[in-house]
Amino acid sequence: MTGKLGVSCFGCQTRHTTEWCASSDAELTLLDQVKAPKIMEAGTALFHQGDECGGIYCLNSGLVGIRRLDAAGNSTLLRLAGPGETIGYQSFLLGTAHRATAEIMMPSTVCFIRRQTVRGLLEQNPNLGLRFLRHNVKDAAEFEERHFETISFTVRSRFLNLLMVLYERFGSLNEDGEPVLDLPLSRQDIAALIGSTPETVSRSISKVQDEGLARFKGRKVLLQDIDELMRQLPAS
Amino acid sequence: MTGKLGVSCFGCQTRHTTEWCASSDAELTLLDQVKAPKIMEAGTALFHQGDECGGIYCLNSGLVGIRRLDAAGNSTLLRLAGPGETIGYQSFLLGTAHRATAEIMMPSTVCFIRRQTVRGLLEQNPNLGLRFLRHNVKDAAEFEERHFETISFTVRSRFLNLLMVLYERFGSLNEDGEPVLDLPLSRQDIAALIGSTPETVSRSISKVQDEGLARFKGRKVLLQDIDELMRQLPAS
DNA sequence: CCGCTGCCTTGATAACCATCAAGTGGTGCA
DNA sequence: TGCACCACTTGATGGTTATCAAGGCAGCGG
Repeated sequence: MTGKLGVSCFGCQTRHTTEWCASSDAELTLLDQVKAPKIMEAGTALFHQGDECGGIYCLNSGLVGIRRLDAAGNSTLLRLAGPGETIGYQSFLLGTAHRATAEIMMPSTVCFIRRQTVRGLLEQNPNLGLRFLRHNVKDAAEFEERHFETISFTVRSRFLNLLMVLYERFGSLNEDGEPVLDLPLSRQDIAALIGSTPETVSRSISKVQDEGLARFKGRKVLLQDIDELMRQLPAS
Repeated sequence: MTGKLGVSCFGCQTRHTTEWCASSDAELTLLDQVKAPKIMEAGTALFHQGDECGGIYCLNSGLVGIRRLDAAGNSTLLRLAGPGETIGYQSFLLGTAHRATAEIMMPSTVCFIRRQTVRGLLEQNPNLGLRFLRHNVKDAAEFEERHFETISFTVRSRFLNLLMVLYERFGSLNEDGEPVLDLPLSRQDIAALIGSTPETVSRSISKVQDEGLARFKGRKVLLQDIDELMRQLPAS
């Protein structure tokens, strides 16, 4: 039983890294039947801040940004979610409206699972809940980490850190074998992620460029001296 | 069946606000038998960063500080845990060593529950896991919030915010009916919590004092103009 | 009583960074 | 082609805050 887009839970590349890895075949079959896999374009949204939580989303491929509106109405990027991540389960579990907007940042394949279905699965399979729990504990630890980082390190360090994280996720080698990266984020969003402003990010970029560590052209990055970049990361 | 110190789960004031509120009488009886309630003095530790996780701790009364060592070996206060909070469950769930130190900040009554016992309870009662999950989702949301706060507000705002939070927890009225507060934290720890330095905290204190909003004498605080203090809090 | 130690305060300085403002460059559209 | 719009860059400035350094003030043991 395959989803409309040829996306079956059984063949899902990311399943084994997600909450669903402990699910039985019967449960996966059920999931396959009720889920709604969709290909979504960058710029669209899975849900908006304030929306009722109708279910959860499982990201098969692509990239999703979690945004929040501040008092002034500006939307601030809080974090990124990649393939294998389940999105929106917090609101589902708390039974509240979504506290953030989930925006597609790169063309993505997403599976939607309705609230009732998840509820049923959770009741049937206690392990599923535990897996969500572990996942969330990790998320929380990451936030703790980032909080710590923001306090203790300069914008430059945080920027380099993000750059290397993005390289690990989206980097590749060009035809000359040099490490390159296509940033999936605007300067504004980079700034939000590291707790800074677009101007300061831009200045950091110029500096890193002047030092010959990397070359930036729009969202294309050529990592000239990746060893030195790594070396300059804050001690993890 | 009462614990050695007269601390029974049945009579626990905080039980209804914790993970354990969904536990059956039988389970509570079991807990009462196996848990190890202890009164601990300020300055002692529940566990240290790097320790094997032997079980989880339930704080009945008092205050616990979660600390982490940075690269330089300084210990940084990350957050506070109050009555009703379960401590150390993250490492338990992830099966890792403790990533932080839990230090008693005020004389506290703490119940210890061994790993095996928790494991058994979790397997028996799926709801318990869900409750932990909800709790953790809230924790993560709080970190998200604080991260956001640290980025967007000045040290002064963050300090006032902490001051009012502490007042809600530990404040009282003196014989003249004035709101007073006994800070359970050193300047150093206050600084860490709001992502600043002792010096800057001290300056903030002086400023607030000059403005006639509050008077500080060591760790004793007299909140002279509590309304104005509230008014100056960042919009929640 | 003295000196010691740890915590807190105060002062001077400079770095870092946000903010405001103006300019650049690319892309789409008429 | 030219215009407009957008994201990005660069410049100038000032504010906030970290850092270094010195002094005050309690508690403690001798």
